Amino acid sequence: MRRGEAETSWLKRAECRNCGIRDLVLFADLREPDFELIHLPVEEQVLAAGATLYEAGRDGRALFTIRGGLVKFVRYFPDGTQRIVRLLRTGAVAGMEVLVGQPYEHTAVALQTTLICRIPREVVDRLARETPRLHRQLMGKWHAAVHQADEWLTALNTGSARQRLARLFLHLMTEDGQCEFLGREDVGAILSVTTETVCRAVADFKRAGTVSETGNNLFSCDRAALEEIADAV
Amino acid sequence: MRRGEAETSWLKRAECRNCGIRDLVLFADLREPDFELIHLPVEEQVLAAGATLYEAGRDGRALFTIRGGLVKFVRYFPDGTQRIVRLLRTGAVAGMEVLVGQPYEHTAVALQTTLICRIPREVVDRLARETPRLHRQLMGKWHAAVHQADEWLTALNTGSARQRLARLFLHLMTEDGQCEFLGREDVGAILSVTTETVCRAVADFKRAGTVSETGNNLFSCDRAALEEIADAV
DNA sequence: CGGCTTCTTGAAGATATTCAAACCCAGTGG
DNA sequence: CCACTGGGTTTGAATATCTTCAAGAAGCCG
Repeated sequence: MRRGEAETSWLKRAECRNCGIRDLVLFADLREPDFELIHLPVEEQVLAAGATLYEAGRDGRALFTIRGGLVKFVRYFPDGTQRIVRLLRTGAVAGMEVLVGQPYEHTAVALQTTLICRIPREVVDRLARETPRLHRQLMGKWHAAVHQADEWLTALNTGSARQRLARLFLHLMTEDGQCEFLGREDVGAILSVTTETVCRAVADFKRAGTVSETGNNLFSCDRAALEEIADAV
Repeated sequence: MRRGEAETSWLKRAECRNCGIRDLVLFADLREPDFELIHLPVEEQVLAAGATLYEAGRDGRALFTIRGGLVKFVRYFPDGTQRIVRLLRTGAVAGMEVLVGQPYEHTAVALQTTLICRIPREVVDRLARETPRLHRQLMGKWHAAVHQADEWLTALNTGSARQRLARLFLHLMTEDGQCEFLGREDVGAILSVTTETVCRAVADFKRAGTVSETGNNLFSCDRAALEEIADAV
């Protein structure tokens, strides 16, 4: 089921200077001369839903900026079950551990069609060494990772299954209450409950009108009701 | 019960050059000229068990290196319950979020008598700007924080209460199987279970001989037995 | 249309929580 | 010196919650 990088399609050498989401990415603060230091190609890549970006344990030569879509960080246990440790969205960076010489610590899998930029480790190393402007950004990304890990623990792994599920809906929801939801097994691996429990809880929410399914695993959510559940004592 | 910094005693200006655990700390890679850049005092401080190092939300002007002892990062919920998000031991750094201009994100409380060094934010900022040698270390510390958060989630918040407790014992154990354990409420806040459940599980372990209490909350642990429990399917 | 996976629901059992009460121990003050 | 007190700990019994196992429904792909 899981596959390597074979299926990924390298699109083109990215034009970082003119990046559409530059204010979100690692290179946000770079100035014109800094770009001269990028001596290896940064490449754009499209991942289909289900495609594996990289696998845990592999020696990484690159990090990745998520330009769109959704990626999960997974840890597999000896018995085959999985635990999802984080979700990455637009602007997040995957594989930062390569900057400290570590192999990838998770398996990174796209949950939706996902667009990424592949940045060779040497490029970041060199920029970090030669321009202080990358630091701020690097620190910011590290901090974001730690912060998200803490949020993950307190929001999605605390309280009853209902509460956790409500918080996950709130987490995935857009401004207008739309939510492209995940497979039940993934949700279970996020909330640390069984898929059956997820099913039942989702069904409850649907019955209560807290969420309603408008399409294939597409939900329209009642934020107030979800917050009510999430914050219940 | 929780108190401010009043009870902390500032000992002396630290001599970073001759730090006894320099290979563990942020300044590990600094060379002689780098120390000239430290223009504000780095101070040593002793925290009594139960003392608060800083509180969540406060605007931080310093980060802290743990030189010995044990510190918890805790988040309090509106209803007064707490969740422990991380434990810091010798070599770890607390309060790194101040480097990205954020207020402290947790309340940091000493669980044992703890020795720390207080490093003003400006010192780290300046060193980071002017010497690349601090970078490696900073990145290393950030990485350690992310890594520990992931471990925390997968080891201490996955599986049954027995398994989590076994893993916590393994986590706190020294080489020779000794373990200075924590209050039941803290353990509950770490494992995300009630104090009663912790009590029962500890009592089980004692009855089974998996651990035995050799003093006031001091345990001697059977590593093999604990691993057995931790790894059970 | 099969054949597959994923989702859903049910019923029984295991596990953890809740509420309550007893216990232990260290520190206090008579 | 000892009774008293207050905090954390321990135990029990009833209940709520989640898991497990099993089977049926729904969706998707060749």
